[in-house]
Amino acid sequence: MPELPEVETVRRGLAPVMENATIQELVLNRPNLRFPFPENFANIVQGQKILSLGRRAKYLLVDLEQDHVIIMHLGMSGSFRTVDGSTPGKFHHAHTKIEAHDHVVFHLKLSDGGTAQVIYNDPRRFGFMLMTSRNRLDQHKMIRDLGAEPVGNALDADYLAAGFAGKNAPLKAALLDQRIIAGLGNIYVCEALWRSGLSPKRKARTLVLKSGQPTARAVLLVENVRQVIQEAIAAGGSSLRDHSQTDGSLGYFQHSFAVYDQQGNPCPKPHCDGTISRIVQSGRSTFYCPRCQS
DNA sequence: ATGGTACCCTGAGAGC
DNA sequence: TGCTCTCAGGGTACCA
Repeated sequence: MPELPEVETVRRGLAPVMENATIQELVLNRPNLRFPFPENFANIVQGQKILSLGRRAKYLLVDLEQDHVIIMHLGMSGSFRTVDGSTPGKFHHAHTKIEAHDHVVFHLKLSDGGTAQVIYNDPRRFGFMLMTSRNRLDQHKMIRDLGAEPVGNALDADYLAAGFAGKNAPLKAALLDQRIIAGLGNIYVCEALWRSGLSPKRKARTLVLKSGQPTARAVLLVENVRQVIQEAIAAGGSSLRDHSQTDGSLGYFQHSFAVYDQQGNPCPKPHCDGTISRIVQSGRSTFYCPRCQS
């Protein structure tokens, strides 16, 4: 389900359950997702306390007390749900109902004495779980090349100009490149470009002056990337195809889509009489208004 | 190095 | 009903 706002929403849903809980048992219902699970995965994490649940780009980071970090990615169809176990003082046997594509179950002992299960479900299995040590996290293959967080101090127009300089790739592809800005995906790239009035087909280098300075368009694009991500996080992300958050509730940013999945609809920009169209770039759908995006 | 394509996998929905 | 086709919020391997 996940671009950055959806992953951040998952993190916020899971954190109150997972943080300070102890992993009593880790159940793996198959040997791999996209990649094989780490060697001795269950043995290593069982008995460890979770210090915090973090996020970098679209990755969830489970910080364990013995310096291990579990690196989790949801791919296209990964989701988590939590199931309450016994509450303190009660002897209630939690009957966890395992459903199709439930690949990983964290059995947790909570800080308040209760129990809970956190279940990872992923029909397409493009997601993965890897592990490293805390002091090597920044050097990890999946983390080391990630660019700036869209909502963070490192991202500004100068940074974007440096990343886009000389790039012949279209803006759509450049914004999806996780080495420049990390965490954007197909939805929010389309939305940010529409908000900026920029064509997804425009070459990335056209937002950079010969001097290397950002153009006014670059300044605008950075601002819109920041805003659309902030708004989406505030809305609890986008819920497509009935995907729900960890507590079963739905994010609602999908109701704010101006262009994503809106082909054939009128452009919502005031005084624009264009029609949203769908094209394919890098093998993926791009939605934009050919009238007001150039 | 850079940019484009094929591919990993399952399920939902459209059209016949 | 059931078949076939396309498409899906991601990233990587491989090609020119």
